[in-house]
Amino acid sequence: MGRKKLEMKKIENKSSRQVTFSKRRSGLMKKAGELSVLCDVEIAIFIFSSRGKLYEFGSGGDGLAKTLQRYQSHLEAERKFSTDVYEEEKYHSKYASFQTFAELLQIVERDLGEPNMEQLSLTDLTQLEKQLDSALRQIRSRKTRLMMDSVQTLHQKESMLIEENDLLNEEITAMENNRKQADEVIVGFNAIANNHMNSHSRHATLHVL
Amino acid sequence: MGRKKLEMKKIENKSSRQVTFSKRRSGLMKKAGELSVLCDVEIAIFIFSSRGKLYEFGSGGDGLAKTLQRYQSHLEAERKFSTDVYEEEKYHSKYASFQTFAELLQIVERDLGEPNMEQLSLTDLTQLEKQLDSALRQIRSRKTRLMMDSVQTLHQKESMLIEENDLLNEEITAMENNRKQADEVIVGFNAIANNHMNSHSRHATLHVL
DNA sequence: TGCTCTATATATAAATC
DNA sequence: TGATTTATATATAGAGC
Repeated sequence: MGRKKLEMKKIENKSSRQVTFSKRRSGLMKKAGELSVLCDVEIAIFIFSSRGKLYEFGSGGDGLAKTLQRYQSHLEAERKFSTDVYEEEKYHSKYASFQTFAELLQIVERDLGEPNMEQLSLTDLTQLEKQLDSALRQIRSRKTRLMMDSVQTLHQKESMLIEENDLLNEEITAMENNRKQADEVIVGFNAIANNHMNSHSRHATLHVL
Repeated sequence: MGRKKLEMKKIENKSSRQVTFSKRRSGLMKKAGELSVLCDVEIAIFIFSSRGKLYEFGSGGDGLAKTLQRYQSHLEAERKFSTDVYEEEKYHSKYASFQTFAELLQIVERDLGEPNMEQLSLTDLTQLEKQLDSALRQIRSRKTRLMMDSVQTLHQKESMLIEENDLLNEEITAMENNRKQADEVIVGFNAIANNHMNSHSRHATLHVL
């Protein structure tokens, strides 16, 4: 959908392939977001570029965000979580905001695209390295928390379902008991009735049982 | 894009939400397929419906397929205790290969604690860097896989519970219907019996109802 | 990359079967 | 659910900055 109809094969021109990747990737994410909102479903998307870079998308709505907060407050108390998660949490507060990270990605991608990294000084590179590391920590931390959160949400769902299930089972048991009592009453009733009815109505009784 | 512009919020009408889900889901998958072909990237999509059903999409080389296979065999082999992340973490630490990593951490911590890193040669440092990077990759990969496993397992559980729930509900409905029929029969029976019984047995009948 | 613009190609909402 | 149809809404290719 554009000026020209594209053949469904790898775009050879590196530049326009990159442009298309960028456009369509965001388009796909947008679509995913819409689908998750409109239909109330959870969606996860992982895109690995040929260079191995990972782009991901995750949804769950603000339900996840709220659960995330609850989870975070519990996190302190429940330190039984794996060490690396805990470690990542410590780093999380230390490092810069995501704006910095966005800028970093921009810079790095441009620099990696054109091999002019030689122009950077050792100090520049060290700085870049630190920033990248920080960015990675942030991403990992956020990803981990999102996934942990998803797990937590699912556990809660599970609990609720099991509870509901138990209630239903109890209800059934209760109904069965009632039914038994009713049946017994009917049997008893029938016995009494048999003693007092003529053959005509006994015929109806047999039909009932 | 359609006869009407949709508001970006959950579609309330269950039926049309389902239709939209179906259409947009396939649309999303198609887009993903196109993106993966045009730009030569690997894409994985997981969609969890509110009822817990999983729709997935995978593309690209056999990278994802392999990951999935690994996941499958992993599930088969370790179904026993792979119920959730926390328990799997225990298992996690049992892996012998991570001892290397533990040692590495120790070394690094010691070296970072006391700034005597100068004593290490550039070659040493490069080697150390490589090992750390490799260890990190292993951990991250395994962690991600474990969490994905956990999520998947939980979603499966959820599906099963919902199914069971539905069955129980049906059962209850059926029992209620039976009960109604039985009551009707009793009422009818009572009417008949009333016409043929003496006052003594009618007393018993009233007790029943 | 990131935007903008414009012409077109696609996706899809609603209705119907 | 799935297929079709039709009217519209969106996405995006290509070009330029």
